[in-house]
Amino acid sequence: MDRGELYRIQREIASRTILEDWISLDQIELVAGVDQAFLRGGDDEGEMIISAVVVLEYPSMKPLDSSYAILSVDFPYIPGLLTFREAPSIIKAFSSLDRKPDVLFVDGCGINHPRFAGLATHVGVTLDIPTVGVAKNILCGEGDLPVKEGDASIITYRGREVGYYLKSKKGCKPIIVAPGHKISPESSLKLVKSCIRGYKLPEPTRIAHLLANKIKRDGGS
DNA sequence: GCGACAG
DNA sequence: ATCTTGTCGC
Repeated sequence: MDRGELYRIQREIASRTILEDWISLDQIELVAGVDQAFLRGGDDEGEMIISAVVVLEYPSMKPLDSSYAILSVDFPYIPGLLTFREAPSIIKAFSSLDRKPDVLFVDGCGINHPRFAGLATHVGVTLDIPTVGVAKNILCGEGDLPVKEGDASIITYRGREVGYYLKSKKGCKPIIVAPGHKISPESSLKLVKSCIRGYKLPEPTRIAHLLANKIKRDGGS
């Protein structure tokens, strides 16, 4: 598959994206987060990708379930094409969950993407579930940087409002929040803000990150 | 052409 | 993302 074919797939995903709330915030009971870690490949084996998913009770943020998947990496990291590298393991890990969440937080872009189809959007459309993208760095788009903790500012790209910068914690660089699928930009921001518990990253993402690294330390298993 | 560039 | 100890700042 050449670059053009992959772009075509992303535009197809973007055309199927729904930016409306599939569930009102006050009806949410379970939220989940997924994050990746990598295992260095041996001399003859390629690297492996670990996707760890954690389901939390909302809004208590109490962990209720988790799962993970490990696959061999078959695609390089290319800005804008991250989905072809990480989506497979995320989908596999999510599918093996016992309890399905109302919304899934994915590390990376949502519609704040060159072709409006970041990892969170791609995963959301593929699994047909609400997703939110939470990134630590911006890929594209522009917006003012919020200065006060709790403040957020809109990020625009090609004339469209694609997400927000959120000053989630004082002393920390703002994180980027964007809708992935089946959720509005406003609700994405409100939901992420309501999942912050004293750290830079919202609990679903933070806990998933910890789990992914734990699995990695234990050599994957 | 040059620089930027999720994880 | 990953390789890595100490260290500066709130």
